[in-house]
Amino acid sequence: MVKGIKKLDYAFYRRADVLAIARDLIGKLLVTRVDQVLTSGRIVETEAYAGPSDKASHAYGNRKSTRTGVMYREGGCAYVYLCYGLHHLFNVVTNREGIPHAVLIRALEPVSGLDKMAERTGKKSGDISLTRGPGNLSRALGLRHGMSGTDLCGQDIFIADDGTAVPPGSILATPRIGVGYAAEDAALPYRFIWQGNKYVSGKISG
DNA sequence: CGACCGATCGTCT
DNA sequence: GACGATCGGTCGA
Repeated sequence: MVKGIKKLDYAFYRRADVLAIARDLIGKLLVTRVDQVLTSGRIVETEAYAGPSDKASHAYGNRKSTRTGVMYREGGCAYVYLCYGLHHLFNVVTNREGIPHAVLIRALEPVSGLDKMAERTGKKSGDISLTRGPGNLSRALGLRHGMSGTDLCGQDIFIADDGTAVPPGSILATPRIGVGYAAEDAALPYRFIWQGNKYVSGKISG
């Protein structure tokens, strides 16, 4: 591993405050090694899903199934699922066993393995949409829903701190995307973005 | 720029 | 049998 880069440990993921974890993930590096190739990107957008009481969460009301059961595991593994039949959305499972908290990674700024990302997506390595949006970044990094449950402290998928400091004032909390069905919970400020970063999904701003 | 729509299929009812 | 924690293209103002 590259000097000066620290892989996040289980203690990071097992904290009780999923909002703090979602915020803390901004600026970290998401790294995958799929097909023997390393690809990575800096996290610039996340969303917290706060368990049984959160109407936007797959685990709302403690719903549990083969797919969502991964969310109930001890924090520190991946929850990847297929959305709309074609997009693989990558989440980080947090908190302790039995508490289905998760953080959806929604956008990255590409850091390494750009050529491989381009190959996987059929785009050019400079394409802004390469890792912008949860479906796009999963394709670029080779994340598939079959990888759900993968240990985040292993070699295949992990998140690291390379010492990059994000000014607290540049992290903005907003409502989550695409969860209009969640009634009053749709308005909760559970989405965190690195304000002004061009890889943040949605409207261009900042 | 905003609104709309088709693609596509595993999962849950 | 219906429905998405999306994306990218198209169409109209």
